[in-house]
Amino acid sequence: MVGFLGNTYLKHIKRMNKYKVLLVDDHPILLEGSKNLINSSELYKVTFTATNVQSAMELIKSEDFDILITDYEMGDLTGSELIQMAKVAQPEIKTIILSMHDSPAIVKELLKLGVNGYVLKSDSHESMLAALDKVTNGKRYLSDNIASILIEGIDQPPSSALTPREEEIVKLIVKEFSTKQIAEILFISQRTVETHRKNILKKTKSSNLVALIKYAYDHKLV
Amino acid sequence: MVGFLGNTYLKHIKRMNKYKVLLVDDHPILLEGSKNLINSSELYKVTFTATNVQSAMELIKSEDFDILITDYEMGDLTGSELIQMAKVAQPEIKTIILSMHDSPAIVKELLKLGVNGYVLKSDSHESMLAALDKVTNGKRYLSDNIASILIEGIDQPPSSALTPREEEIVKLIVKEFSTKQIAEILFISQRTVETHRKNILKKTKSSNLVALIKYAYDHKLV
DNA sequence: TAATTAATACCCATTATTGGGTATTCGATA
DNA sequence: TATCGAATACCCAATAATGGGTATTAATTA
Repeated sequence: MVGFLGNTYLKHIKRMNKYKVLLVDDHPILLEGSKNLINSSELYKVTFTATNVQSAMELIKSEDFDILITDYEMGDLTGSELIQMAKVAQPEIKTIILSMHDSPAIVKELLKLGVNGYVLKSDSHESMLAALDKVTNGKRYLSDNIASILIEGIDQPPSSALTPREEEIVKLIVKEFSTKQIAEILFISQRTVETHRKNILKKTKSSNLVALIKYAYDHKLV
Repeated sequence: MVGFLGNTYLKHIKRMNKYKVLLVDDHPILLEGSKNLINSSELYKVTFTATNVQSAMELIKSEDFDILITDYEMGDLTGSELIQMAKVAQPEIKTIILSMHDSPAIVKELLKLGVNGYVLKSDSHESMLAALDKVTNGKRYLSDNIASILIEGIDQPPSSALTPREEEIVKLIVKEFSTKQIAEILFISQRTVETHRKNILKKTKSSNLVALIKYAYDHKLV
């Protein structure tokens, strides 16, 4: 075992021989399953779990972790917010996204944020363990599937991303609010909302509302 | 231990003390996790797993199982097809759906099909074990969340189903065709399409296009 | 500091959607 | 045969959405 994982061995002993993992997923059954999976390894131990972002944040404030593994889609708050918060609270923490089926946009967002590993739930469980080994070793891990998602995304012009305000409006559209209602909700003029809609349709290459809704579904803005 | 699970004890011994479970999910990581979860119980053992419907069907043809646990959404074929096939090949098999977030329509479809248990991935893992105990005991198990999904579905009058023509039009709407285009495609007047749209909105209780698209997604008309 | 971007708001006009009706024809069912 | 559901088609009118612009302000970035 001498020298495994490079220079992390000594650190390891100090940490009672197991890296402490915080596991976050809003599906308890899956959470329990992944926990067993990780705990059956030699090097990693899930010391805490959470089924929502809020309680995960509480844990990060009060407990020490080496690794944070989190789902992306979790109700109001996403894994994105959680990771940002975690990096502030514990700068040394390594982060791994364990997600379902993500769009190029989301993958890019998270990589830009500096996640250390990215694994899909449709990957093999060896991927998960490989990711853990890589990130504790200071490297980055992307599963093959994620790599291909990124390749998918390169052909589209970079200017296709919606601004925060535009995303906000898309979300309200999907919630079945009309232009007039959205204007009231956001305390802005109806004309402004119309302008936003026009820009959104152009950016997302949608020819009408229906196409936009489908875009929203595909890009997890629902 | 005498008499546990009613009269299934003797049967149990014959089966080498563990119920044989086939576990099907197209997400390997989740599959591995659930497998560990079930195998850590006293009574159940996952003897085979599959990550797609086709190979699950192969297994059902060649191996004996007491229980089939399957996801619903799995690429081309759904858990629905798998369950129908399993009931034919092994009439005594008990079936449990382990699914993500299902609409009343899907839940109803599966219950009509005669699934023995229904658990959501967002349920606790105790739900899964409770479901296993119930179904091996000849009873039916629905998690609380499923029960409430069903209750959601009952308030709508039974006459809410769309006619074939209406469904056809919904599908064209979702394909981003306008009223005018739909009229051309179906060789009918634009007024007729408008009438259909009105009736569709009324029947589906949709206040606008967006709501209708969401209805279509939920009811698999996409 | 200059240039760019995001958010705001308006002008023009056209097309699409929605909501309230009524009515006819055809085929199936009671 | 009488009734009903489904598909067809129209009336009228109001509201919503789309497509083409331009423009101002604040903030950020080069």
